[in-house]
Amino acid sequence: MATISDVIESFLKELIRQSQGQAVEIQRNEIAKHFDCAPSQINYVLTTRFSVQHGYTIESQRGGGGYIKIMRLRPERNPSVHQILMEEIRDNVTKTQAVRLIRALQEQNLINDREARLMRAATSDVVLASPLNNRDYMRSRILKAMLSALIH
Amino acid sequence: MATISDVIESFLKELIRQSQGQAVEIQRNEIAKHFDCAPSQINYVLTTRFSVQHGYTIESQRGGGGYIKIMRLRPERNPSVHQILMEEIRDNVTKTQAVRLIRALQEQNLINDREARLMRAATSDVVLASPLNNRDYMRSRILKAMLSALIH
DNA sequence: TATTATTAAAGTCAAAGATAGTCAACCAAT
DNA sequence: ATTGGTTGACTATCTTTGACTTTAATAATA
Repeated sequence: MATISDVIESFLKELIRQSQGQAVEIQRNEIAKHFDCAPSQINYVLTTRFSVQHGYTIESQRGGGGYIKIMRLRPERNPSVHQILMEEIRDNVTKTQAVRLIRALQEQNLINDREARLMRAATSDVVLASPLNNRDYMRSRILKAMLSALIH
Repeated sequence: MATISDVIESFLKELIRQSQGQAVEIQRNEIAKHFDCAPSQINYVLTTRFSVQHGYTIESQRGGGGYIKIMRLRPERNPSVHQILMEEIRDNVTKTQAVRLIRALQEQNLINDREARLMRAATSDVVLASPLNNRDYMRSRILKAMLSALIH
């Protein structure tokens, strides 16, 4: 039996298909109203059926003019990167593993030097060793680290 | 979803572009009337989208004959913009602020499209909203996000 | 002329409005 | 008993509005 989540999933995929494929932007409350369900149900559908593992990424914004944008990954844009993304990166990657992976990406010419710097910066221990669990604080440190990487 | 603030932002940027580039002078009340919004809305747009870290400076005068002058900074003539950017990034940067900053960097040709994607990915809410305070876990999510950014 | 009042701007800040996110409790079907 | 789905209370974030303040130019007055 199709649950409401299944129905919403199909609906969203149909939307993406109709929009020639790669992305669609929705209002969470509208969709929820349309299917007469709780708004948070949309989040459930997104996390269980539109994750990176499923081949999608999500982008959203709160507040007035808020939205949720669902984008399909395009493996054909870079099959090697896609394969690495899907098969090689587990849920726990140590700093050493990250450094090796980034170097490998570079050696296969999948990323250039600047991009490698950005990645090392964003995943460095310095950045991630946060005493507070504060998103904005971490984000600013990540941004600073990435800009530093491009300047020095 | 384009908010009225977004529309005003585009309008002002278009004005600057048309004026061959570097500066434009407006009347706050006129713009507000034109877009049928509160005058203070203009200030909101200016502070959220035309600050120094976005590559602009503002100059204004109150009273009779008052005005607001928006000037574009020129990074190529002023290398210390890098310095300004580093100093302007506070310890708390929201996602929206990060997105706008990254776009400004791009508009000033300090980073290219791929680099902007990497930065947005590494600083996205999805990545940083970690319930666990686990470095390796976060790092893998950041890496995945960055790779996704290169293929979507 | 010097001073004061009036008018015409722009600035500030906090409250209200509009979205989306999180999380834990509850429910249903294996 | 476990897994997956549903709901709603609470939270976070961004935008819009308006009352009040500040400043500058001009007009009126001493």
